[in-house]
Amino acid sequence: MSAVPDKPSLDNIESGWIQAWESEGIYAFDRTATRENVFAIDTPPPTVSGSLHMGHVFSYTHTDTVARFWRMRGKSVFYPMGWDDNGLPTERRVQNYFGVSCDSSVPYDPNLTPPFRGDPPKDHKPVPVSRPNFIELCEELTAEDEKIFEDLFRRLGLSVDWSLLYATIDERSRRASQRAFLRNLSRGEAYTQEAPTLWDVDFKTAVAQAELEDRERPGAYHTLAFHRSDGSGDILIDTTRPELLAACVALVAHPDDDRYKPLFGTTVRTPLFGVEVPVLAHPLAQIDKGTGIAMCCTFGDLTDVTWWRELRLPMRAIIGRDGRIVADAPQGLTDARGLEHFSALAGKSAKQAQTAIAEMLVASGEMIGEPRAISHPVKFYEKGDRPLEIVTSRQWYIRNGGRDVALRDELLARGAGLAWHPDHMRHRYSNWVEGLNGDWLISRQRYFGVPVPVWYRLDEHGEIVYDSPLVPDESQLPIDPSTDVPVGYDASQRGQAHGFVGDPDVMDTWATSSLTPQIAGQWEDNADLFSRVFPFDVRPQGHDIIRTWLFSTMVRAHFEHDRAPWRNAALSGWILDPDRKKMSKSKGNVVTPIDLFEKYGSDAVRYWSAGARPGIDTAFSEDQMKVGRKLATKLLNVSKFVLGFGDADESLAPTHPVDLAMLQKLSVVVNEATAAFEAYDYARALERTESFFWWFCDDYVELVKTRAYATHGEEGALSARIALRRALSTLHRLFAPILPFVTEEVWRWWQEGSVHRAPWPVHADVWREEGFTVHGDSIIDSVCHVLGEIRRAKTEAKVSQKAVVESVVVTATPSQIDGLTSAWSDIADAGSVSSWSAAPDDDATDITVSVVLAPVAP
RNA sequence: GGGCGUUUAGCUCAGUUGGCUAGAGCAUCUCCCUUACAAGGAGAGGGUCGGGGGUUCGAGUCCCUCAACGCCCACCA
Repeated sequence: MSAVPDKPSLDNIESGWIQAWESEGIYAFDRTATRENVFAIDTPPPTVSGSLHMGHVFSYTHTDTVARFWRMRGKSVFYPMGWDDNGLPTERRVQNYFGVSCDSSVPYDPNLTPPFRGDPPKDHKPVPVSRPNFIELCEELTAEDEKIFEDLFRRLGLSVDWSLLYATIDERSRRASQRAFLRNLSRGEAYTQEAPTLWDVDFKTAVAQAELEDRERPGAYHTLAFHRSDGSGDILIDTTRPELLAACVALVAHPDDDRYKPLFGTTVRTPLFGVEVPVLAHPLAQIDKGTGIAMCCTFGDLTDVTWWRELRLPMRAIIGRDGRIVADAPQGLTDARGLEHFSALAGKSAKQAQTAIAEMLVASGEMIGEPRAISHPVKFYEKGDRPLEIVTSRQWYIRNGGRDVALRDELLARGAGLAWHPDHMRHRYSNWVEGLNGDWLISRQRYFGVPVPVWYRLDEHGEIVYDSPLVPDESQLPIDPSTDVPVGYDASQRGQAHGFVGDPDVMDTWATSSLTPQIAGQWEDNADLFSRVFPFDVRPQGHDIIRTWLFSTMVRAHFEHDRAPWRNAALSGWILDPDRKKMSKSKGNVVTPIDLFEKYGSDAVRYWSAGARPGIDTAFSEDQMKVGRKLATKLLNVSKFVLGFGDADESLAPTHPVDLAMLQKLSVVVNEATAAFEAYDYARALERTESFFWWFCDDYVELVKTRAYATHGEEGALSARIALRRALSTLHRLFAPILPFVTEEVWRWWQEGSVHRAPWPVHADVWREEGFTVHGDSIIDSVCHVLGEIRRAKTEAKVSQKAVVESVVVTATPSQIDGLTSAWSDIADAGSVSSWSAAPDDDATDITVSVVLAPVAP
């Protein structure tokens, strides 16, 4: 406890309290707490490969307010932090930061010095480094980034228990990730399969359905002439991807399309290449699209994959994993002229090949008319820059209901059983699950990730035997199959006939982050801890990753624990650009969180965040931060003022009706704020509290301050002081989850310990039914109404509020008059009123006030 | 094409089982240096609650319908 300062200030109050909270262990999780006394949060691990932006500040504040509420309610709050440093974003950042690229063929250099540390020149060509060197650089850079994130989160005032920190690439995460995978494998929930897969040609990795996005791109319809094998003429098809012509394996039309019915079962020859392909029927073909008959290639899009599979077509892949036309002509292409055409395309990118083949088609007369420009949606990897191709590769999958109705229904039921905040977000989940069209592809052909923990036997020819992978024992985890050796083999057998080889892939970042409850709760590593936190109370996250993070976490917990991993899902909205309508002002000035913390204080930034209702997108607003700053300042000043009246025992009963009425009003606010927080509606809790607070400062304090100075005797003064201090204590605690710094500052002026460990206020402590009958619940409203009329009279007369009022006449019902009489002394003090009279009127509907101002001295 | 959300003052938004004359903050305007706070205080103006229809004694609130905007998903020859 410290004294009330003469000049309270918000300047730089953060650092002192950050240190005090750490040294006092205010936010430490109590590991002895039983599950029912724990509030466990499955914190989103931010990707640390970028900068911390206002979106982080916004959503993490929301969670923090709820965490603080439950802590004050007496729960042991399990509030961990994690860093999502695993995966592609980190790789990309390391490449750009150090000016290197990963090349598995380069030997490890223990003394490697990267060519740059930050901002290599644009024309710099990346220097190839070994995979171990690359991973070291990833670890080095993420460690730096994580320090910055931690400092910012502390500055924001997150009540995280930093001893619970994890990173998605650390040993604990790798162990959990591999353990969960191996259990999925042993139960048949994970499997490997060679199949056509969406492929990013720049990152050279497979991507999953959940990581796709459509982008509108210009394209062009090319009309090509296919030649009927019986020589009876041509069939015209429209395609946006003529460069795939050599990969054509069939023409497909709708079975009911009368135009093409006679052709089903016949064959045609492709333009330029002269390959004979069948004309087939399939319901996915759209009669009204293009010419109604499509060229099916291996593979132009996912419809091609369906046709290829269901119509049992041959494979004629021509796009390589680098996105270029392969060197060798596909099977079936034997025509000499066709081979010539093909070799002219080999090695070109898809885009280059399109230009080249269009010229060839024009030259051969097999393109009808000019290409017609269109704009159409094209599938991209969400982090990628070029359209996805489809290539055939061997990948690992985890079942997710995309190919299994029973499992899908189970997962839908899991989602339906969650409490969603806001509730309508549940539709995003069910919408996604119902629309799944395949299992979850988890393997990635990358470097900085958790390795797929299996090896494969090699047969007598040194060929990989995929159907019975060699797996490690769980006690060995985590492993790296590229350096570790399976039981029963020695290192010399790696890559040898009858030996083994490690799976070269890593798992998708979601395959690890889908296990954040298990990682943070330390699952098999610390079963006691896990039993105290799992299933978690809440998963806070953005609504944009319901289909990825939320759903995948549900899948893993469903398989592993046969239950949902949490009870609640709290979805936060997005920050919108405030200038999105004013383009001219949006240039320059990128606002960073740290600047705002310094300009307005952390509490003010939190105030802006907490003003947004759960799940609602919100415009960035410095104006709101100014309001938050004002609120914090007011809290300092009013606290100083109230405490300046001197001590009073808050457990005593106030006696004055105005004081009792105020406390009764506050007790309602306590109930409302409590209910709001219980429903994850921090914004409503803040709004109720704030609204009361300003009324408390502007009206109640003004009414009673003269009396509190003991100008009318000790009894009235004592009642006011008790009420003021009881209200102040309550307000400090109601604001504590939203404004942790200023409330701690003022709390410690007069209380022991941290406000953040103080008990959350309850109705019964504020309003104790102290044996006094209030003159109806409107007494305080009547009093404020009269005070307001007096103030208005002064404003309209353009005189100071301290101007003396000669007389006031109030017309009201007798019962209202009774109430006003009991409080008149306070009104007179606050309004500088000399005398008043009452005009009782049984029929009065309103309180009318006539004010006569004292003549102003000239 | 399917799903979800939003639409209330110039701006950002409250308005929780239908109920006094629809609220707050910001912005605007007026006044006040009153000793907790001028980085403050006291007031004022400003709204056909997106349009239309319906239920009801009574609708911002419930139902139907239309529209605009936004998001998610699907389609992608």
